[in-house]
Amino acid sequence: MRLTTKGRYAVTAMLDLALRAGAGPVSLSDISNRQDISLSYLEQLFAKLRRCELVLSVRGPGGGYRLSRPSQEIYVAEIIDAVNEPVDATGCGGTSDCQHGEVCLTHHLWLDLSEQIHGFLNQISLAELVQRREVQSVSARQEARSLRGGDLALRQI
Amino acid sequence: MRLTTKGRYAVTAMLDLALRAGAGPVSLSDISNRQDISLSYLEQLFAKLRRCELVLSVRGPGGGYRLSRPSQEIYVAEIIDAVNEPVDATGCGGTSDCQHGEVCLTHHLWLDLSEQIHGFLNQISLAELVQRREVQSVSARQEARSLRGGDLALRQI
DNA sequence: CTTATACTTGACCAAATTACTAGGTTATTG
DNA sequence: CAATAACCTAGTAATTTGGTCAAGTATAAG
Repeated sequence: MRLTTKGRYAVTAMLDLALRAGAGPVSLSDISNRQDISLSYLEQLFAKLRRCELVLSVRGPGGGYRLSRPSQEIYVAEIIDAVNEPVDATGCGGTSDCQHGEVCLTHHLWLDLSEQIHGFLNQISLAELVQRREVQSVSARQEARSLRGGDLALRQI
Repeated sequence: MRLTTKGRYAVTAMLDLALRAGAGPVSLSDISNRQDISLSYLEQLFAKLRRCELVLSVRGPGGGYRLSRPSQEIYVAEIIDAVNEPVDATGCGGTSDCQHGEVCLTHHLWLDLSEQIHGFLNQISLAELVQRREVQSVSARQEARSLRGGDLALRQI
């Protein structure tokens, strides 16, 4: 389990998609503009997301991408796994020989932890994230608007 | 919150330390041998761990490092934060201007998630990890030993 | 006091990864 | 057919990772 900027970009893009689910396919250039991620980088990421069947593509004008499943059924861990190639965290990947026995101990302790993180992220769906935050941001916006009104409120989202 | 090999090395080294807590300071060269991490890389990591007061150093012959606190009070998130410089995940770090309001939305959704991961890792102490896994490995070793006995059992840890 | 040990610091570097660019091809809509 | 946007393939700049080297400083054994 790795957690890098690459995964962050992927999750961010998928969240952008989830926010617009049901309103037709979303083009990568739209996501690029909204999320400040280069178009070609998005293309790379979405090639992997498509290979892992997390998104469906629609070609031609008006085309783009949409989630392959309802956002309730897409979990953060899947997205991160899709864009990051798996790493052998142990160093002695089962086959190789660890003489002392002790050599592998902390490696496996780490592996344990890694599995826990994965399990944790595998319980958080896109829908959950969007709902949780949208409620917050909307209510915050409404509150800010009621206090002073105007454009300043938008800045705080 | 980032989760890279760097953080993994740090956690692995700290676990090595936790496993030997109470038996005097542990030298970096010992950790280097056991965990297959280069000595100089460990030096870099432990410089940061010391600055964050996660470890104490003992100089001179027979010197080394020890945990600054009991392993029950050292949390995984602290270790990872210590070696990874903080990243500005938002891109528009509060001060900068995000015109549409929408630009920042998914960034903040990510930030939410990032905080959750952090909170999760901030509840797992070194002691907890060691105990949990040691119970497993010891029982596994005993079981394997009782089945066939010998060195093979060690391979499986 | 001398010396071996071990941490400290900083400069430096190779390899890997990340993020991006360029230049296409293919499918679809109008 | 023209425009659009997915799709594909290279190449490449920037950054991070993981590591080396060298010149220190502090400590403790003898």
